[in-house]
Amino acid sequence: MKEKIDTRTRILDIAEAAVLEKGFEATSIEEIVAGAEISRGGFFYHFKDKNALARAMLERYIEVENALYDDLFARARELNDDPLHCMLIGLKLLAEMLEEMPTGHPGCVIASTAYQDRLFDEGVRNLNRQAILGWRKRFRGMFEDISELYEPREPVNLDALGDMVSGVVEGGLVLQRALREHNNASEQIMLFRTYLKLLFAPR
Amino acid sequence: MKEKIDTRTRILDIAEAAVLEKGFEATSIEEIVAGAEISRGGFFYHFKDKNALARAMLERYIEVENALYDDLFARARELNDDPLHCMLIGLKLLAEMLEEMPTGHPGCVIASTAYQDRLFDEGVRNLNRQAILGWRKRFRGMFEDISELYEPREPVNLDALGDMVSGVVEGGLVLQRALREHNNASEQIMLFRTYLKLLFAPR
DNA sequence: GTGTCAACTGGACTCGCGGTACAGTCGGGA
DNA sequence: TCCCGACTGTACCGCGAGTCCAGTTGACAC
Repeated sequence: MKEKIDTRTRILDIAEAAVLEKGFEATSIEEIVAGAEISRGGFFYHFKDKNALARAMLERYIEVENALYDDLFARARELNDDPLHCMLIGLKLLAEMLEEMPTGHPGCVIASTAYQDRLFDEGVRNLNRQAILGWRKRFRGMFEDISELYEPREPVNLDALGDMVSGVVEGGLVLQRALREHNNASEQIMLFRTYLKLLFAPR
Repeated sequence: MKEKIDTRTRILDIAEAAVLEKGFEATSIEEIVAGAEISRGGFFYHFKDKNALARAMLERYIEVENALYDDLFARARELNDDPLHCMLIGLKLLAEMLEEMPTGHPGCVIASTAYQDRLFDEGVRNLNRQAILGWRKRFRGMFEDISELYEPREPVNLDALGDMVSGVVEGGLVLQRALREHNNASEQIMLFRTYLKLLFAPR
């Protein structure tokens, strides 16, 4: 009946919510400790400084995001074995997921950290980099499978095409945040989906 | 022989360079006044606070960016009257321009401000929003002209397609920053270009 | 030549926040 | 019983934003 979540996780939960809402700099340690109902000393017991917090948050975020992609495309795979259709279904699911988020999606931490750069140390920046490279690899692999069966109508660099998935999502989230609209990201994904349909259309 | 640029402009120049390099928060007023060789008092004489600086920077940045697009597509227009080819040439020019920037492009202030949100007041956020809406309108107009001559192979929302130009650029710049690579943005634009070629291909 | 005004300089001060240091408390195993 | 990990609480430092304000300097006005 231990319903008390461990403190470190609680700090991360609260910090994540706050950071996604208003950015890392704008989130003070003061309000995190208030939310988590611990003392400032308690915070620094778990994280030596704000950078350590950022690193832990990013690690967790990337893990969740990857698990989410795993799950999404696994479900897509169950619905259709063909790699192209699997990709198309996966993107549709992703778009739907983004749309269903009532608050209009957390917004990707990657972009946020990328643009605050000097605030973070090498460790954080590297994590960020590795996450994107991981997605590149994942999507590149899927596009390789696809192009074995469907010859692309125009020559494309598969790494760049893999990056485009991340890029379209990131870009969509930026637009969404800046415009205060709520479905730009999912719209952009759907547009990217029609791109793939055209690119890999059977002759 | 007055080679001294007026102080306000000098502040903006220095602030812009610093902000693009390391982000808004990480840029202190101290270093701006040092760079501009004025006193702290002098800074606050021109800008009542950091938010006013942000607003002025955004205004100037958006103006420059718009002038750049005007020029780019005017040149494209000179090379080819057809709206589709004009668009394709313009995007090519844009990609080349991004590639030629030795430091790997300033990186768009829009994304940066979008993700730091609460740091800025309503004025700054609104400027940001208006800039993106302006680009939507500009590109939507171009796509309307195109689709009058070339029926799209798949149904697309032209507003969303207009947003995709901004989104692809923004997303590409995010990747570029995070990966520490230098040509992701231009690569993404070229990929988007092949999308348009496929989408508006004559039957 | 005097006045006025914009464009500053320079210094003193407040406040919030990140970060340090460290002494003390409290509950749960060995 | 003792130890240890997980804290609490407090005092303190430095930095950067922002305020206040008194004083200087140079240009132009009359």
